[in-house]
Amino acid sequence: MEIETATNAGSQAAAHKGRPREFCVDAALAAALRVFWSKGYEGASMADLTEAMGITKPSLYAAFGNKEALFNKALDLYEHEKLDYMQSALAAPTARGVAERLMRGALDMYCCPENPNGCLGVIASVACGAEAECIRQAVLERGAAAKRAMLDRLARAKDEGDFPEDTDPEGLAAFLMAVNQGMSVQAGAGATRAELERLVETSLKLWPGR
Amino acid sequence: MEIETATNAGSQAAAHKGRPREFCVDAALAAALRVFWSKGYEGASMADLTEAMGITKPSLYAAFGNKEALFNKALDLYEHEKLDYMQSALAAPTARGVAERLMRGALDMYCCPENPNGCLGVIASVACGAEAECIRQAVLERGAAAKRAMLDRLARAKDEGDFPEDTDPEGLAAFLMAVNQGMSVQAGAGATRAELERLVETSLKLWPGR
DNA sequence: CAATTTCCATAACGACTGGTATATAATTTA
DNA sequence: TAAATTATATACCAGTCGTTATGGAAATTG
Repeated sequence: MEIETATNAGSQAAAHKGRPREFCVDAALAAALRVFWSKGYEGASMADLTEAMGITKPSLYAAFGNKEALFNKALDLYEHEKLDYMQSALAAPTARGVAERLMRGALDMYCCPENPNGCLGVIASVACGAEAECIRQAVLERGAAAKRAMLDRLARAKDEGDFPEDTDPEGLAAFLMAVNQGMSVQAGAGATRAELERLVETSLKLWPGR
Repeated sequence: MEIETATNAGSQAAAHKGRPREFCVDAALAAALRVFWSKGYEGASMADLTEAMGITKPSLYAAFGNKEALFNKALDLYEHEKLDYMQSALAAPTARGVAERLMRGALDMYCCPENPNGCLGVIASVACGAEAECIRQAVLERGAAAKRAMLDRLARAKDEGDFPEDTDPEGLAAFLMAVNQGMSVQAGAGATRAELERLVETSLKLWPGR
């Protein structure tokens, strides 16, 4: 069931045997990501996907396996391409810098007019029926990993004296996640960039320590 | 298309003409609410609903109209029965009291083992495809009304000196909404009550003024 | 060239979707 | 009791869901 993804439609490396693929796998995957991002996993039908990707269903199945495998590959793309700001955010010198970069990074992504509104992780985890439980688990696992990374960074920040004594790093990590999730929900509900900026400014003003 | 709902299965008031209904409308509606609350609007199939309600499809259509009308009635029930803590929260004497009661009220509701996990408004607005746009609009309108009520209350609180001078009531209202939405998402993701309590405690510690 | 391999397009699969037509059962009114 | 009215149960509707079988077209390999 393994599909080789090395067919970059641009650089035809080693001449394959049979008839060559007529579409670009990467571009099709990017299109699929946009659909999942807009409609969630179950809300995205194969008809939606094939239309956006510009290919037929058999081509999709041949190139990506099935809907679930396609989603997981789109999720990888999302994480690598849209969530890269998180790594640099966690590298900020102080906890306040981390919080600021995380919130502003999310703000920029949620408000970018080229992107669907909101966070794919929130959309896919909330809008997921019981029949796609493994999809939900995969998404939740990535969210949990992100929270763990935040918590580790905030715990270090506490050791470095970034916080008052009575500060709870776990609570703050949950708080960062909540503001992010709230921004995602509000962006999906149609909030303007100005409104979300106000939320970020307020949250940063409340943020404790340096 | 109007359905009279005065058939309290207990107190048979005015004897109706034909064959009497064999199920309790209120109990069936409560069961429907649980299904929508668990699965969202589109995720809840008519088969799910009829099974949970203990009635057949024709009975459902005769009593409630159609799926959309059933959802709107369930939404009314949700608001009256599960969101009543909001009114008393807004009546707290200080802004801090308002925030505390709102967060703790949401916490209790999201963690009550009898309830599905999370907020119906968040679930239904996030997990809503284009074909059910009017459902999404109805849910978003109620959320917007709730935010407006919070904002009015916080603006009054500022006039009454509950906040430092440079506090932005609109930002704080968005902040309250975000923490609430974040709690809902995290509850849906499987967070424990202890984790959500930590989020609430942290958020309250950050809350400005009295 | 022929043989092979792989892709694309059409069409279909069974299962499920929200919504109903029909027929029968149960009750009230006259 | 007879007529009228309403609820229930079964079965069905057209449409969509994710998925796949089939048949022909296009490329590489010998």
